[in-house]
Amino acid sequence: MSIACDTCVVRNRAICSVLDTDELVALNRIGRTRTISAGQTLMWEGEDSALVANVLDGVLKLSTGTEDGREQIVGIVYPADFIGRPFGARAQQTVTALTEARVCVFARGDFDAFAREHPALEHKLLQRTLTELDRARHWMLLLGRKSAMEKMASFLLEMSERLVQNGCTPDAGPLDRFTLPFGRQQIADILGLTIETVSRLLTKLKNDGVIDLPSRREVAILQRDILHHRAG
Amino acid sequence: MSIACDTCVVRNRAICSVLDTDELVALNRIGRTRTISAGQTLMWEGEDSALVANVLDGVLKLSTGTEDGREQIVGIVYPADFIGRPFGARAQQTVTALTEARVCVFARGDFDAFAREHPALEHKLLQRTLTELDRARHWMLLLGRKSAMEKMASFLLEMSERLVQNGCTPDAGPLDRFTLPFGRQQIADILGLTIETVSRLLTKLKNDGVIDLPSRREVAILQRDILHHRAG
DNA sequence: GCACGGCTTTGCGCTGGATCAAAAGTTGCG
DNA sequence: CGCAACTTTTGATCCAGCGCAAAGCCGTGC
Repeated sequence: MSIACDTCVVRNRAICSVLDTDELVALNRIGRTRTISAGQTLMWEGEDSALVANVLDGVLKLSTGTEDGREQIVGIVYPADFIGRPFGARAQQTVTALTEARVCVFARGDFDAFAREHPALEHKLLQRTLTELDRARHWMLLLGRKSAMEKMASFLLEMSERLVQNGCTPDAGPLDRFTLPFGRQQIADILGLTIETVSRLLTKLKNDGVIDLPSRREVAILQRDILHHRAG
Repeated sequence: MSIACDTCVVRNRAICSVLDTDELVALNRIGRTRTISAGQTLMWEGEDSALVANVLDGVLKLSTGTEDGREQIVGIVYPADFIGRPFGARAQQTVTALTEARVCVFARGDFDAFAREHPALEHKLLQRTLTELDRARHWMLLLGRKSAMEKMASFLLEMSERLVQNGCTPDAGPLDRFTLPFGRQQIADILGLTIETVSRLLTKLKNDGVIDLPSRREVAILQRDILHHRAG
């Protein structure tokens, strides 16, 4: 039998990797792929959580905000990552595509039921969630205790590690040159800074010869050791 | 058969609640209870994660820090909560008792093996972890985007909701008077502020008649609506 | 090519919270 | 009780990062 998952680019990295062919057929029956254009929102904070999804391609952000419009980005979602809140009625974050993205979506109820019958899937999801929790808590240190320059340096280093090609290049090290899927305002919303401060920090790093900025969204790390040092 | 769990105060709220008597007997065999005095550390950030535990009684903090000694508290752990990083080699946070505490500890390997054979337990753990992740991400908004006063007001409101009696009082509302398990420095480490700022904010709220401070660690909320308003 | 709209950078003054310093409470203990 | 150690409060000053405003840069469409 031939199903969409056979050719799925994240087949071996997404949570589906623990399922055998029969199970995959069953899961495939309740999901469908969907394309989201850059800037489009997949689910809203506070809305009831109707969907969960696997990311096939593209980058998305998870964000929360205050009444008066301040925003904080609380997570970045890459291919093979899982989106949404299974077993819970309410989405706690807004999910928005930063680039054009393809996702494999499921009605939450359907997914919940499927997961409960497949402990291996829940186990994989548990592992991922535990890792995400560690990552979120680590980011809290940055938000609460680091200076603006430390935040920026930490951010650039993290990006150079996480933007590595789709896992095709087998464990390639951190990139020395990459394209950010963010504008300046979004970097500010990740780091808890203002857009002006972000801009000033980047030009400072560039003037100091630590990085280069070939274009608006490209970054080249010239002196990784110094960047590391500035990350505190 | 009589086992320790029969009289466990968190029997119906901890992750163990999904286990039947036989399973509980088995789990009980691999765990033991341990008392931790206030200030003592149960596990260290970066150390390999040898233990996991359920909290029976007391309050503990999860924290991370920078090289140069700055600290950020990234989680507060109450009775019935789960501690530690199953299925992972490394503890990412330091766990320290804030009050005298009793925990039910397991060697991580033993617990991992037990959990893998009991999907219902993993399911419960998954639910808890998802909730903790939402909570952590919500806290990131506070750390990254709120002013000092908004942080303090949000903190007091959250405490009044989470310090409710051990679940014995059936869904009692938020408390209007409670004792914090923290000193001023710890409040600062939770909110990403300095101890001086924390002190000044509390005296301001007191002078404004929004709260009262009967003693060092006690807080009474006098005007919840105004406090809410100041939380932004 | 050039005009328009949306980002990004730069300059400048201001301020919220940090930092430094010292006084005032609290707690514990001989 | 009275002394020592610690925690909290208060005061005074400073500065990192914010907010506002203007100028510069790019991409896009005509």
